[in-house]
Amino acid sequence: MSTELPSNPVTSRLGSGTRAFRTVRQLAEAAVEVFEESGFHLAQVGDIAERAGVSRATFYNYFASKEELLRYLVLEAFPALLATRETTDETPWQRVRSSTDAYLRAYEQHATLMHVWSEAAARNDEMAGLLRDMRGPFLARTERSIRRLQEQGLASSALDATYAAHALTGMVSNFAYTWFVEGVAYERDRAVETLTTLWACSLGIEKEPDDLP
Amino acid sequence: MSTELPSNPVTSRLGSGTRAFRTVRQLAEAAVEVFEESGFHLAQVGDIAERAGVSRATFYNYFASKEELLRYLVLEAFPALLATRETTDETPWQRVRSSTDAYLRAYEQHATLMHVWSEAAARNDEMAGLLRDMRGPFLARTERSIRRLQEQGLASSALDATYAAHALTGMVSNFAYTWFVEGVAYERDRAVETLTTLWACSLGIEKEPDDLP
Amino acid sequence: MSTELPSNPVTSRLGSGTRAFRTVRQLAEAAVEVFEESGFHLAQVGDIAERAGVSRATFYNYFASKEELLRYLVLEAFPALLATRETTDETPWQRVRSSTDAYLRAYEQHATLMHVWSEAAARNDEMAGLLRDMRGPFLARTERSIRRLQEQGLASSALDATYAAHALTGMVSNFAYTWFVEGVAYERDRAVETLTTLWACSLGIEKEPDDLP
Amino acid sequence: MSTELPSNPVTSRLGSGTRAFRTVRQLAEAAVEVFEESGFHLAQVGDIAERAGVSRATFYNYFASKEELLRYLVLEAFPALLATRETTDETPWQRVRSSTDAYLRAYEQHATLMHVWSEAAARNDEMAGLLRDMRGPFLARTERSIRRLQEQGLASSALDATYAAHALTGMVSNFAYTWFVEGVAYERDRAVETLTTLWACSLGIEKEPDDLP
DNA sequence: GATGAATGAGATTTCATTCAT
DNA sequence: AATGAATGAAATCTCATTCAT
Repeated sequence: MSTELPSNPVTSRLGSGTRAFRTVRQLAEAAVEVFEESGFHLAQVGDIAERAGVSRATFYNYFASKEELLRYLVLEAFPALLATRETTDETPWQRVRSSTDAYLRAYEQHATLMHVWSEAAARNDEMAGLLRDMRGPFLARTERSIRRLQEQGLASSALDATYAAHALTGMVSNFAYTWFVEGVAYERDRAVETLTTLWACSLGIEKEPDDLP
Repeated sequence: MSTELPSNPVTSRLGSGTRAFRTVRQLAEAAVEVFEESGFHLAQVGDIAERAGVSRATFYNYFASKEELLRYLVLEAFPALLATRETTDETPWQRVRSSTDAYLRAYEQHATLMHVWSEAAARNDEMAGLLRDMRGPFLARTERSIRRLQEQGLASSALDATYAAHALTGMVSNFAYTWFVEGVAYERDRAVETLTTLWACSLGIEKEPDDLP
Repeated sequence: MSTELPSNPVTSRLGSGTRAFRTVRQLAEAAVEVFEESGFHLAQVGDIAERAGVSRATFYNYFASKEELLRYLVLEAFPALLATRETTDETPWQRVRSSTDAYLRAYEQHATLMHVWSEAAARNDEMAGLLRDMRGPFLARTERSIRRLQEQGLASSALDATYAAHALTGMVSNFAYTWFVEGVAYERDRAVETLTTLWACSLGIEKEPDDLP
Repeated sequence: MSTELPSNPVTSRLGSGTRAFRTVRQLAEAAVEVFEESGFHLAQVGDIAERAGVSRATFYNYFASKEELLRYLVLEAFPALLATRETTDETPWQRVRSSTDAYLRAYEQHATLMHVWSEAAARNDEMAGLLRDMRGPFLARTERSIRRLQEQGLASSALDATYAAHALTGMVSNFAYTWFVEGVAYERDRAVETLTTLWACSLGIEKEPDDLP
């Protein structure tokens, strides 16, 4: 999995006070709105440009295509999606809870983008690659964490760490999808507690007194 | 959740020996192939017709649109996807394993359709509704099963049964998606065992001697 | 102008009790209905066949095309449209009135056909020719009648008989069109009286006591 | 009858020197030619675009459909068709003659449009409405004029002014149709004199010395 | 830097017509 | 005599993209 992310092709060249910069921002924001309403394949360049208050031709001054615009949005959101604060003074249970919570919040923040991204990834190798690039660190971290727990005797050693990491991250991301994209109404606290409990118990992590609730 | 599914608009009118019936079958099979290669939005009626060995016009003799064809495929696959054999002489753990296995096999059988279906559902209310109709029984069954285990003291009563049912079915279906649609290579046995273990342990179900491996 | 009308290509070959004869009748009647609703150009062979209760393919067993069907209808109606009863014991004024009345009644009887016919004639030479063939006798008769009145000193000799015949027959047919095709509501008596008066007075025919009203 | 005509949707937005304006003009002119050759229903957008020297897509930049283009042409021609110069120092006979002449000239100028218009009106309510809107003023004016003559004792009071107005305007427009659309060859002077004489005499208007032809 | 205008290349859909049964 | 089935050949309309200003 590549850790070298291509730097953003557009904004990196642009001073933040320029007119061009503003135009790009408008297009990016318009795109998120249009993608939310129509999805990636059905979104039209014309709609995005119109919503941004510029002409279609202007769109092409900045992005070679709809795909390129999505690429821009994805690369822009990448750091925020990957960000994690590692706190060392947490119990295993707390660590599961805080990373679940962080993931759900990041997903919520970028729900539309996540949706469109996975839509595009289904038929576009580069987008699929970027998605892998993003999932990768999560999976790797989860897998490492499972192995550590197994070594410490805190998690059942019968589990295949790799498969379990895939399954559990999938559980959370799938839950986030139905919640933030499909719009099923969940309560945050209950959602976080349920996912945390399932995750932790499935690995055999025991709840300590401090973990309440 | 509705259990009355509309009967299929095409085949129900057609004797199975007629030429028309054969044409519909060819179109349906061709559609699955084309959908697999191009996805729903990018698939073209022309490609489907060509692959089926008929003219575009013939397509429209049977289906009013691409959407209608998908609807046909979905309704046709519905019974197979919903089918379950309830065996009563299983331990809880075995029951988790066999339903996981059955789900994965059904998903594999209809992987392309599941993919296209979810793609279309993202922007089509009827398809989304059908997807809910299909998920519904699974969710309800899972929820009931969790409650029963809780009542019997076999599963942790701290869990919210509804949320847990969503999370766990999502875990399995998401795993199936990456496996059969995204094409990540998993070994069947290991996948089934891992998912079963995670599911069972997360609920606090204990493995009995018979449940090996 | 040709007086030899081609004999009808279909019914002439058909015994009136046969199934084929009935099918042709159904198609002809259905066609009039469909033409009335959609006009000639927008009427579809499929609609006509469906309304007749037969398949599209059956249509082509009897008519080579939509045009041919219209030709059939026109030729069938021809005799009725041309029919006139010449009564010799009428005053000139009465003769104008009775031919006006007869024309209006014939037009009403065949309003849809007249409409479709003129629609088709605008872009089809054969139909245009048939329309001329039908108008011809009227024009000729009118022209002769004007000349006779002029010779007898009953009509102004300043008028060009040919032009006047065209104008006056056009007046009546145009009135019939707005009445029976466009659906403007007229009272029959008033319509006949007005048209008769205009026609007669324009030629200088004087009303005699018997002509009341 | 509405006198508020919707202002033209296209040209009103366009400066007369712009390229777009020129394109619209080319399309409008091409349309008249194509309509003349093929009629409205058979005319194809592709032919119009080709004749105008632009692509089909360009057509749709300006008109949403063939119907909309016709609407444009009709609204554009409206003022010219309604224009009348009222001269007060004419005898009744002269007034009939000059308005007949004016009508025929306007019809000739826009013969193709009149033809297509009536073709479309037969199956399109908006076009039919516009046609009524255009006929309305003529009919009203004619009717008023007949009543005035009746009050002055110059025209037979036995006539129904409304019916007579319909019949006489129909006579002239029908004559114009056969002349300019069907292509029957008439001499202008003789046509105008005949129509004028018929119209005037039918109402009982007497020719004065000045009226010689 | 922005955009008005134009368009190539299709996509969907329609329908008159034919063919084999 | 009738028709189920298939289709060729368009017709309409769309949209991403380019060009010239």
